[in-house]
Amino acid sequence: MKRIHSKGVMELEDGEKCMLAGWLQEVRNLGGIAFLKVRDRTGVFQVVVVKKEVGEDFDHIVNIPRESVVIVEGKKQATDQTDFGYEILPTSIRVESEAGKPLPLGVVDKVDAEMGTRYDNRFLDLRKEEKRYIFELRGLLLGGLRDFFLGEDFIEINTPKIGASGAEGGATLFKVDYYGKEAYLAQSPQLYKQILMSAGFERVFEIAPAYRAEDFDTIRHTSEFISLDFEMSFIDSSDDVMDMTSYMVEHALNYVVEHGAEMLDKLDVDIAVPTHPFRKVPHYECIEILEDLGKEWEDEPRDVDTEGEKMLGEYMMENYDTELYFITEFPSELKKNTFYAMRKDYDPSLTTYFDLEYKGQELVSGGQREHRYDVLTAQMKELALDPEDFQSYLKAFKYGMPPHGGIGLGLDRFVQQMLDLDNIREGILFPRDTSRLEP
RNA sequence: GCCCUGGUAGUGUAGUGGCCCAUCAUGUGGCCCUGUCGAGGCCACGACCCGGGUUCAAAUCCCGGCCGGGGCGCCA
Repeated sequence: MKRIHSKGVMELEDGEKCMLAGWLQEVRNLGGIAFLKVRDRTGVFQVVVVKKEVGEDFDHIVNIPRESVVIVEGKKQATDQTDFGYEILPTSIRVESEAGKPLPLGVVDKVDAEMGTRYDNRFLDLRKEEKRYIFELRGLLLGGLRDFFLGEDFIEINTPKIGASGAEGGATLFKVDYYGKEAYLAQSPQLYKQILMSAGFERVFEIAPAYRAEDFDTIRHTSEFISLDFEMSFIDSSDDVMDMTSYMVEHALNYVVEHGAEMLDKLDVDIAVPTHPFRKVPHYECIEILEDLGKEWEDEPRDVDTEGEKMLGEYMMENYDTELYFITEFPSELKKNTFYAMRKDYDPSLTTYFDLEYKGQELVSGGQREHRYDVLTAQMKELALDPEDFQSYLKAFKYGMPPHGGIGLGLDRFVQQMLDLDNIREGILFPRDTSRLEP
């Protein structure tokens, strides 16, 4: 007999034979009758075991440990005595894999577990329906993003994650031993995306891990994260990049709402899908807003720090009812490490760079890149970087490089903000941070 | 890197010097119960992160270590 899911039982006739399988969530033994709750990917079904009918097997059945994998054959019985509308009268219950006792983490216990316990036993943690929904929705978000890029004629690319040097300075790179040579894990596909602009690909995107060896310990950073990057050629200005970004976010969120409504409902998440164009607020104006709100700075130049981001997020919500907005025209002084950022012609103290903020948190960073070889190398020297060290990158600028720009988006942050998760790790199956390296 | 905070049964907690051979819940084991839906009732089991120190007395105070959680810097 072919196995069906709990959801599929609805379609069976009353009394029809079927086979189901899953994890034994709990046993309610009432003495003469017992109810087994078995969970599969689509939900939970109930198996009724009557002592008078199964005889001495009864004791064996009600003693199967919770979370064991069981295979149940039987027939559907319609009933109005359960929320499911049916239950299974079994002809056989086979324990395919018995769970040990006690569980290191209860899947349906009434007590919560701490994060450390949960992540040490992530396979059990993920058996909880609401945890799986997070990843189903994350998958939909990825689907929506890919759907958008295909529609916009982007090429999906894969660039190396091991290389000889990093995109921007060396302080935050993980060093690896590469056949005896010193190598680093990629912190960004930035330089490769740009090289592909020179190659004439015109529009590329990549969804891949990026690594930052920073010593951060926050609810919005991990050492390994999924970076969504796109790059496009022949733009007039960073406005083209912002337009593409806001259409992308709008499309992806729509996609999630369209395909994941039921799960969003169960997670009690209401996604407010924004519409293009998103509001653009120049950096200096953000500072003014924060000054008006009474923020004080200890250091100069004044920047939108974490506290400022949160204040700004609330301000934008209250005044413009928007969760997504760009902070534009970042001062060159604040983008010092970003040597490839194009500056404004009319005012080199400003860059064409922007951030996209989502509910008071940075989600995207991007802008127009400097494609003029001379200007680019001059900006490198300003930073005391030696162009000689970047020859394989710079070469691409010497033989025909179109004007271009793009962004990097933190996918895990997107998931976090979209679903209002307390911690970025909640949206990552097996997060890597300063202390966690397994599972 | 700086700052704050925590580590008590499998899980989550109470306990801030003697009232603690440690509270409660959940779990696990046993018994009762033929319609459970966080089932219920009765009984039992199970723990003070590690190492020093202070004290008549330490889960509790001090020092060091190890391991978490959070904030900031920074960033996606």
